Amino acid sequence: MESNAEIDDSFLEHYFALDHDFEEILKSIEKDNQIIRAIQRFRGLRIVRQPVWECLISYICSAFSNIKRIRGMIENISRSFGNKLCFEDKVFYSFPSPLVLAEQSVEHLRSCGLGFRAKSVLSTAKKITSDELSLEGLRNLSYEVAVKTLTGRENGGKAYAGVGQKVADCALLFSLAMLEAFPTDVWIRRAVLQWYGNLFDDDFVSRLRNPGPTSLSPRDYRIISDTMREYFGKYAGYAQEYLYFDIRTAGVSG
DNA sequence: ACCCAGGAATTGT
DNA sequence: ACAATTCATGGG
Repeated sequence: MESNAEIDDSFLEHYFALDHDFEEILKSIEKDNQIIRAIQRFRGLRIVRQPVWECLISYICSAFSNIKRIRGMIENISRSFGNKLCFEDKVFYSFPSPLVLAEQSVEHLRSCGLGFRAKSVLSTAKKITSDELSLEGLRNLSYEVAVKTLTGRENGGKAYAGVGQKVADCALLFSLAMLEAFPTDVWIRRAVLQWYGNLFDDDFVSRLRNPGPTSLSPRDYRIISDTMREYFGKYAGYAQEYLYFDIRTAGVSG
């Protein structure tokens, strides 16, 4: 959103995905008492349509970090390289375009608190600058092909640095509304092992528990994500989001 | 000081 | 292919 942003009803309807049949989505994922409980706690929680470029960079920055710090990274990037916006006496900064980010040095990006992620962000920014339509083109692809496009290789190197299966799933779910995606981070992994272990082999569950590896191998990620996608169906992404908030606030009375 | 954080890339086997 | 290691940094 650049200066003089126009926020009208159609933008809001699209951003908050009001075109989705919310009741049908919730009904279709109510497969067990665990997810029903999560839905009751967080009823109204929606999956919005974030801008795909900003969403992709945000989740590249999420690697091996925490939400508070990730938010700080995005704010630092916006304040350093975005456009200044004023709204009701308050100041905001837009998220910079791919071209603006691509012109920066890794050191400048690193100074935003990105750490080792600065290199991936810069590389991806340059990639998108040279092929701006590649992200929008994902809309026309099936989920499976879109994942391979984001995570795969082309002429020797990775298509997008810092984009593995989890980052790809987040971008496809939160910006392109591919609602069958089931991003599996450390919290979702805990929730699945804790509440849905019966969907997996016993040795698989015990292997991924204490002391759990710092990150899932690509194969284990695929096993968990695909199993849960099959279990919850074409709106598995919504189930993921409810389970995520439920496990993150476990012990907190709803 | 120690541990974890909405993982991915690299290296070694 | 698979597993082990490394990658920066800030907050609890």
